[in-house]
Amino acid sequence: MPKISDSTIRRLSMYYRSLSEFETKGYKTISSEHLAKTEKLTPAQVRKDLSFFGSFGTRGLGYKTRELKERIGKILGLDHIWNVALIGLGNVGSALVSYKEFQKQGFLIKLLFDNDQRKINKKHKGILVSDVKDLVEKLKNNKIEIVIIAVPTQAAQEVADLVVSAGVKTILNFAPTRIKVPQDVVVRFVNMAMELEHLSFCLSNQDFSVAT
Amino acid sequence: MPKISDSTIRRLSMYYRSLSEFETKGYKTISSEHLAKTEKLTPAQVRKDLSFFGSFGTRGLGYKTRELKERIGKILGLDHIWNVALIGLGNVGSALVSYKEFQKQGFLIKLLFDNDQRKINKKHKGILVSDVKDLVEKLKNNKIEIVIIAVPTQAAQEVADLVVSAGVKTILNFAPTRIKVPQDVVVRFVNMAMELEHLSFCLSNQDFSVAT
DNA sequence: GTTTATTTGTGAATAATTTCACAATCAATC
DNA sequence: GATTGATTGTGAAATTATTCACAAATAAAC
Repeated sequence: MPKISDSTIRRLSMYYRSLSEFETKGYKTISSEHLAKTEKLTPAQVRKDLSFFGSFGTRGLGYKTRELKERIGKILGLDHIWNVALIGLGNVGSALVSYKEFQKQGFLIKLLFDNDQRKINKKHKGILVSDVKDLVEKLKNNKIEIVIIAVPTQAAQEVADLVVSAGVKTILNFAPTRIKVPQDVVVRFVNMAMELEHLSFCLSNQDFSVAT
Repeated sequence: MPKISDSTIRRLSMYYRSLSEFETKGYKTISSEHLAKTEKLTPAQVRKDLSFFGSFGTRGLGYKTRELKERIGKILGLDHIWNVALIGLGNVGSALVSYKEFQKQGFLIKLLFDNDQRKINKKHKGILVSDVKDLVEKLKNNKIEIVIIAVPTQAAQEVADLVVSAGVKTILNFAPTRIKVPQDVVVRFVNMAMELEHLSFCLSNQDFSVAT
């Protein structure tokens, strides 16, 4: 059981996306070189990433597009539906509810939570909004596996504690602050300002050659 | 002129955020150890990251919170206003317009573009929406330095080409596809589905010990 | 002002990741 | 069915990133 790095997982997602494209374009097979080129990687990188999980290719031929896509899909857990809850219906939260890519990949937003009485008990894009007071109970009852936190900074830790106490093991955090969770809970942190800061760094430091 | 890695730039953003918090909490000075702990890093990592840009600390004491924050702010280019344009007023685009963190860090969204006649020439959160037909001209006239692309997949490359032709060197891409740009243009790619895929990978592969 | 406590800054050591290079294997051709 | 050409899978090598460890420097205590 080797350690799989974040970078490898990220690249698997990219391969999955590329393979979907190649599939719709009608490519029956694909080589590591071709796959690498579309993602600006080396063929060796592609093969090494895949090698952690098995050997899926045919020497002399490459990979069967459809098969590899499905294998990677399975590795990423995209072969079934995940029950997702979203907390916080501000700008970001609202956008995420209708984010097409989520549904497409099997992430089903089943529950919405907010603490604003004007939003509670009304439907938002077809989903009833619950009071964050009932969070723990409803997360448990609905067998929620992934929670998206999109609340303001000050509320983030409090909400995270509740989510953890409901037994949820994976959190996607959009609040611009680091949340503390037990060892066995995985948190992914998305901060869009950070991405802009990266760009402004590049604009401000063109004397440094930024590694890409 | 060393190469600064993506990870280092990302961590600088995190330090900046932590330092802002420490400043409001009234901490006058801060040690690399303290800073490291809040970000789950090692003190050596913090010091090494900073060392690429100079030596900002005082031995025996640590760093002056306010000063270090400002130094990192300067490194990240947060010491002045950046002119930003946003293309695509769908779910994601709309959310980004009102994303508080952007304004806070000095990213000023000056122009909005869409190709939907119902949105064009109307105001959206106080900003007039322009036709994407006038993109190149307006990007140039308004000295736009950073462009956020939040259009559907199919339109992304076309829009990116226009942005590049207007001389813009940095792009934040929310379209779930890789866009091709010349060597001297920096693109950051944000894909929220990818983050969920990371989580579903973790849920599906608990036998692999995922590196964190 | 001397001593003691800390904490930085950094070269060296270690660990992790990526790339290389090539034997092994298979498809396609003749 | 042998030969050729292509491409995988993978140890070894190279590169990159992180951590260690300690001298140098400073603040604080006495």
